[in-house]
Amino acid sequence: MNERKLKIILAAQQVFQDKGIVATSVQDILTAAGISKGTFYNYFTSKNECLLAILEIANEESITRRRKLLLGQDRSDKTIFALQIVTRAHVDRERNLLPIYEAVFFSNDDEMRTFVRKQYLSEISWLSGRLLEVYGPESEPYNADGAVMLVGMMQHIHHFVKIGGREKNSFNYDQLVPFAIRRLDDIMTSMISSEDKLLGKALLDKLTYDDNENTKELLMKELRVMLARFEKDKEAKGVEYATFLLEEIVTGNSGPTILESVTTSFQEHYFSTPYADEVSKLCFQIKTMKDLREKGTCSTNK
Amino acid sequence: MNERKLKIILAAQQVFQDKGIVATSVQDILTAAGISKGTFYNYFTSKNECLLAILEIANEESITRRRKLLLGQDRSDKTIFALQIVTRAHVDRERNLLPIYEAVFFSNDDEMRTFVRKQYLSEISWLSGRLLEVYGPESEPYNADGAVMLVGMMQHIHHFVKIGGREKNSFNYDQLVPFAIRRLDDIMTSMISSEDKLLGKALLDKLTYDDNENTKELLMKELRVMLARFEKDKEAKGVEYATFLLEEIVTGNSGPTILESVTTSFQEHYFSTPYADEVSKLCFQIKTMKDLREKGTCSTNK
DNA sequence: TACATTTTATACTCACAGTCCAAAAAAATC
DNA sequence: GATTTTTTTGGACTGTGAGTATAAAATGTA
Repeated sequence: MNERKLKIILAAQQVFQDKGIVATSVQDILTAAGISKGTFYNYFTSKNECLLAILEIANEESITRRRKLLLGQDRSDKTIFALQIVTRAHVDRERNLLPIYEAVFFSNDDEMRTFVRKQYLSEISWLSGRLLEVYGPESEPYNADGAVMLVGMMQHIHHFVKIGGREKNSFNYDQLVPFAIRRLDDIMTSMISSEDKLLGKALLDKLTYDDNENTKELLMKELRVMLARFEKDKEAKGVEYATFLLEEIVTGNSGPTILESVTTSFQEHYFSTPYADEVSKLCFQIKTMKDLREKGTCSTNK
Repeated sequence: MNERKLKIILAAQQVFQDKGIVATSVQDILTAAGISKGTFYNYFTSKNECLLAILEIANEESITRRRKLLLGQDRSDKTIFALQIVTRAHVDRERNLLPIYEAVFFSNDDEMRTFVRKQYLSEISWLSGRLLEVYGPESEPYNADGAVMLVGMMQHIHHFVKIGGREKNSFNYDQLVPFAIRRLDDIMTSMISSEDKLLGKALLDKLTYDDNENTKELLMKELRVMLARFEKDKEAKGVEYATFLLEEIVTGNSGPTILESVTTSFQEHYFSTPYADEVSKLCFQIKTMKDLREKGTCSTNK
């Protein structure tokens, strides 16, 4: 990430936190970051895009943290599941993301709304996949319902407490999340035993499938652009990495371990070069996609 | 309600539905309503106030419908409870209120946010009171949790389906609500039997108490103003009604049946007079407050 | 040093909320 | 039906903030 861009983002984050999203004008950001208007519009095409950048960074952060939590652990362990959820909550809290999500969601800009919609979907999709691992295969038809309701319960408890407005900054996710998961437990067992579902599996599957195909295409396009650039710049290693990953996306041959190691060294090799930004973004996307595919295999294996 | 004002509100509602809240300029409303800027700002001090008016009307509507559903019925009947919830959903749907709530909630205006906050609170409070009636006294410590989670589950299922975006207008609350209530069942029984609560009773009680005291004061102030006006205009009946109601609010002597009958005939007597608007608004507020007090007595009786 | 890129500062356009006001229209009053 | 009062009209005007345009200055690069 470009140093200056990061500086702007950080400053913006701060001002948003202090003044609220809507009340913050671009001018405020400029002043806070100590830059001029021209520079700002050099990096972002609009105020909204700046918001988006904040969300994107944070999203990568929490997904990465979550992934790490699971490395080498029992995937059906409920404690870890809880931890993973708390993780996102913590990132959101640290960076005060909720208002930003809201602002973006209710902005009138299509691109922005699509972005949030996508993130929501991928969150539900991820949760649903994890529920399958935690509650086992017989939970499959009820996972979408469970995931959506879990998010709903947590969000509204949070909202209610926020409205109540005591202890401004000290609300405790470490209590909220386990409580919500115990409620999820109640719900899941009941749904499974009474075979009572509302959303079922179909809608979520369709949505994630569509979304996945979509991002896959985009990703391949970006990879090819990157590859061309490496070739032009005579970056032999870069060419090698990019070709391998491109191939890998199409065929899906190698396992997650290989992919993990390749992407990691790819990122390391280009760390703090002009390529670093794009490389790490690409690697992140590839890993995320892989996560989803893993979930896919898991669900069809059983 | 003033005819012209109503015309504006209706037109605004239509335009908001067509273009979205944020994208709608005051000019659009003017054009749609066929009025001039001056007139608009004669009735509303801002665009937001116009939004507020829409919400207020709809809120009265759904609360009134709900109240009617319960008249002479068994208050512990879950089917009626479900119907009451569906009712609000239907009103929201008919008038496309969700985006309006959102817009108001995320507007940067304090008055607006307070309004939505109040409505949210009163919804939770009402739900919580009803849960007490439906699940009996031993559910009391868990009702706030239950109410909040119920709203959360419903809202997010709805949101998810909307995002999925199939069958644009035909999503079925008559299925969603019972499903959510069955989940609530799972949660409530589990919380009660394992004595597992998060929010407990205290926070909600405090909030509603504060809110109630607040509205009570306001209400009495308004009633006194009304009384003065009746006296000035030599409206003997009006004076009588207002005095009685004022007295009633302070002492709380008479039961709900008396109050119901008095308010009803008060409203009827002043129907389609210049007083109609204010009278019906006052009566509505009094009834709503009474509802809450009923809940209070019920909970302390046991 | 010479050239390219980035940054700055400032002025400008545009859209929209909200104000103001004098003239016209409508309603109420006598 | 004439007069007064209230409401409505329409347009001009203010203010704010997003985003554009650009020439000059700063910074980097070879």
